[in-house]
Amino acid sequence: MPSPVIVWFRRDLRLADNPALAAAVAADRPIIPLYVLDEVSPGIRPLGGAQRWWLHHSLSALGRDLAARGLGLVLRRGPAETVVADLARQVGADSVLWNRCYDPGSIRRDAVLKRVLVADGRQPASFNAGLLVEPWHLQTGAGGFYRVFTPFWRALRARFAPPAPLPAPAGLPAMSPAPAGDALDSWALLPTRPDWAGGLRDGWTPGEAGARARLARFLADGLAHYEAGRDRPDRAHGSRLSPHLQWGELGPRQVWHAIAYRAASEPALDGSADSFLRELGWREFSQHLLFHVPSLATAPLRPEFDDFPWRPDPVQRAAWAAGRTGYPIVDAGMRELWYSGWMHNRVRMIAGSFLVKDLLQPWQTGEAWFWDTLVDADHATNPASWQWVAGCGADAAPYFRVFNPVLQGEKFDPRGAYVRRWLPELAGLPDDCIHKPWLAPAAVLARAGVRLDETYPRPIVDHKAARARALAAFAHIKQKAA
DNA sequence: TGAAATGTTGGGGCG
DNA sequence: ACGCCCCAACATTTC
Repeated sequence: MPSPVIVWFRRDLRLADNPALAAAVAADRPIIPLYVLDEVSPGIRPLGGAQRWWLHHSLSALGRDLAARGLGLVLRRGPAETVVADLARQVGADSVLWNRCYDPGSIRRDAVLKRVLVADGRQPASFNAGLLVEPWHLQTGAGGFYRVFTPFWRALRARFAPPAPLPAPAGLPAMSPAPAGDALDSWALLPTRPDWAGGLRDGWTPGEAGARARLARFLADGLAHYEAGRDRPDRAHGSRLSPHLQWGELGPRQVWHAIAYRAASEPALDGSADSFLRELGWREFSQHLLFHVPSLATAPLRPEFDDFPWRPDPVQRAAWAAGRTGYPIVDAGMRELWYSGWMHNRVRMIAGSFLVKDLLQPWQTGEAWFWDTLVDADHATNPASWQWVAGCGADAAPYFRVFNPVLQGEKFDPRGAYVRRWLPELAGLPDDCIHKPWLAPAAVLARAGVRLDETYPRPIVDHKAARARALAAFAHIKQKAA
């Protein structure tokens, strides 16, 4: 029997447009598909709870898709640089193929593995499945990397000719007998005692088929309203593709092509297609940023923020995380996150601004909570976005830009439909006070069955005073920088 | 991918 | 009729 090829799946859990898999098929040798649960290699960030749930179901789906083509997905656990090399020795694989990741932990580990494989006389090769353009292919005129989004996006669009996505391979040659692996259930990725995943099951279908269905639905119903409706959490015009992209159940090139193809057939969609692709661009921008700035997840990009007078307070943090701040739009978002593993993008900005500016909690605190609870938690996007909100990132919102949670609620959820959905205890309030229940007349509160401090908290900080405090804190570091 | 404070303008009420 | 003032509406600046 010819030497088999190992295809090491990581954050590319799909068969279509998967260059590593396509290269294995082209080699015309038996294929061993592998996934390694690596929680121990140095620099590898352990998965959050919501991601573990997603990973279980996505691997389960990938396993079924492979089985339908005659392949058994091999599951192993441990430090990938030894687990993969050991398997290659065990089965005598000459070639090991994977698609690249861009977080510093993966880069370091994959480089170690590559050296080990080469020393063993094997041929490792890696591919791009996860980005439109890889970081080293996009530089400024001066040879550096882009720190501002708009020129980044302009350059990418000008230079990027999207290659046509690769089709899913029809047949895959198997190795017999297949190497042994773990049972997925033995990894205990799913929550038990308590099982908090009910909302995740209601809202999501992990796996390549689920991702394609989500994309198809967005193209049919969402895209046309995207430009006008994307900032409205009370409407459902978002794509909800982020977790599928994070796990690579769908690649950005596939999304790009689908959007462009759809827009080409209907010129009225141009504006929406552009603004959606721009969001794909922010994802790309964050990935590039992480590649160039490995400390992105832990250290502020603007060094003056090292001295920012944060006021870490577990009680305030807990009130925020539980959706008990007393500001309905913030609390609705935090409850949506806890229940469904996701939050509308506009509300992420409002809730993030509130934690960082109104409560003066370090942005890393919020980043960690989102990492644990978001199904789309991403090594690059999550910290880059928190740095954006906190004002310490590249091309960030200036620190003095403080969201007013009442005005934002009234502007983007004008009828309060989003708040009522996630905060049923406020559902009886009329529209004109749904975003500021503490200002409602006693009779209105009574009629709605709201008892402040009992059924719903009063604001844990006064926004006007909190804004002034945040600006004073900012003045403190600005003085130091000067 | 803000909000609040401050400045300016013009219509209309009023003495 | 005229000028004064108030203030809403809009623009600009500042945080």
